[in-house]
Amino acid sequence: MAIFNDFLRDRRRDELSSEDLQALEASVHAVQNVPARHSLAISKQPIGVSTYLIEGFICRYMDDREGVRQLVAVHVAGDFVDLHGYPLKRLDHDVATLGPCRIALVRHEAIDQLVRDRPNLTKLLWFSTLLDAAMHREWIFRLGRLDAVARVGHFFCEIEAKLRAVELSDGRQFSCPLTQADIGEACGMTSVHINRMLKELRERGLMHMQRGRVTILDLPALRRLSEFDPSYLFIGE
Amino acid sequence: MAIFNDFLRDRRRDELSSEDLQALEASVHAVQNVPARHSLAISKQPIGVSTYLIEGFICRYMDDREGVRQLVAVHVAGDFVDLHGYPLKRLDHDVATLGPCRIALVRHEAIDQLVRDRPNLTKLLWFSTLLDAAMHREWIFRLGRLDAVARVGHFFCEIEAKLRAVELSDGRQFSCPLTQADIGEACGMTSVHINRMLKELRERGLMHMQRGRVTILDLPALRRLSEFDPSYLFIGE
DNA sequence: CGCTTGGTTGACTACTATCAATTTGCGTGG
DNA sequence: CCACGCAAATTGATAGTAGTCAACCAAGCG
Repeated sequence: MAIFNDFLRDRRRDELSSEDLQALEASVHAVQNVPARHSLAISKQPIGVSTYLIEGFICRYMDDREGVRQLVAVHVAGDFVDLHGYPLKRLDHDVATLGPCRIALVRHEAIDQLVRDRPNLTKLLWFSTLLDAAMHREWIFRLGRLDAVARVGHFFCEIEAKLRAVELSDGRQFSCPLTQADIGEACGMTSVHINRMLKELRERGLMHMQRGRVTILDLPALRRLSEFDPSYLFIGE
Repeated sequence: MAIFNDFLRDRRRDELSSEDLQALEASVHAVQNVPARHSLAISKQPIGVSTYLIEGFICRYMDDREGVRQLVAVHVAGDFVDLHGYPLKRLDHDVATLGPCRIALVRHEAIDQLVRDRPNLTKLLWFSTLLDAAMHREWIFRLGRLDAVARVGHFFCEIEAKLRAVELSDGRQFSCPLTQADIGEACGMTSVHINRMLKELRERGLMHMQRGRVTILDLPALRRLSEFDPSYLFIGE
């Protein structure tokens, strides 16, 4: 099947035995395609399935009083998007696709069985939810300590590193269906200001973005500007 | 021993069997007192023990280039502060006490055994690390979408709710050793502006803070102002 | 080829940081 | 008990950054 081909790729994947992996594959109960801008889960509702992202981009977000979104995570291929919903039993945020996606659904009863029978796989599933937590922390840092240019730069450094781990970026180019409004929702800024910061990054020769395609011109400089250190992603360990 | 008396209190604690709890207690290898402003763990270093907070306040934080802190979490009694270090094997942030603390240390080999033998306890330990992730998300929301007054208010709403779950707040008063500089490091603001926002909250009759003691004057109004909804803390479920 | 969505720019406003000076509270030692 | 010293809190003046509002442009689609 190879649905989980990208799961934890470059992150402790070797700790997964082939039996563990097979058991994981066997626990999938459906694979489906979902169009862009489509809601996958609503906050506070009890859930009984978790979503693994095979291909595409998914975001998790919360709305403020006026309905303005704050993204709390952006997921790419290989991410177990809402596995945390398994121990939590309900979500504290909404989930939606950004671009068109291909997803696999896993029922929580199936995970129960994995937890009962496979301590090693369990620990890795746990690990993967904690990777998300580590990214959350980095987002807190980004919002709390970086100025506007660095925030945008940092955001793209993260996306780039995540995509590279699953070979969807070569360190120079990758596709990314986010609009400037989406980026604003991720970075706690208005789309107008995102536009200006992208202009600045372009003029500084660091990166540019057009029609869903991001080009990184100077990754080391971009990372320096953004105080980005990828170690929190646990890639290559 | 009753070290874990406050662990997950009011949060699925009932799902813990007494044998599970005993096994957890038995896994503690030391209990110690730590003074205020004391470092407990350094970012990136491999760790083999996790810290459970019996009493006091602990923070987790990251430094920016200039060494300015950004807090990513504040922990109170009953929190398993860095249990996520067990699956991760190293931390992506520093840990330090805020006030004087009493902590219990648990070796990761001991947790290995729990994971092997006790799927139900494992799931609850996993759950507790995901509570932290849910709080991280709320911090992202706070930093990304709230203005200065609401950020401070939201911060105290969270602390109050967490303390109440372990009966350290009665909904009106609690002690809290954070300085205005600490609060600034949590809310992504300067201590000067924190001072002004506290003044505003005081003048609006919502809350005030002096000498490590917080008084909430109008919790519903404070929560409204701060767009605070405690459901992400999973208290009383 | 007009419509709609997303991107771009300018002018102006509002919020928060910065810098600097005081004040307050409290522990220490005379 | 009081004087000193330090850390934390408070306040004012000013600067800088990001938001708001509004208009316009560009690209993709039916």
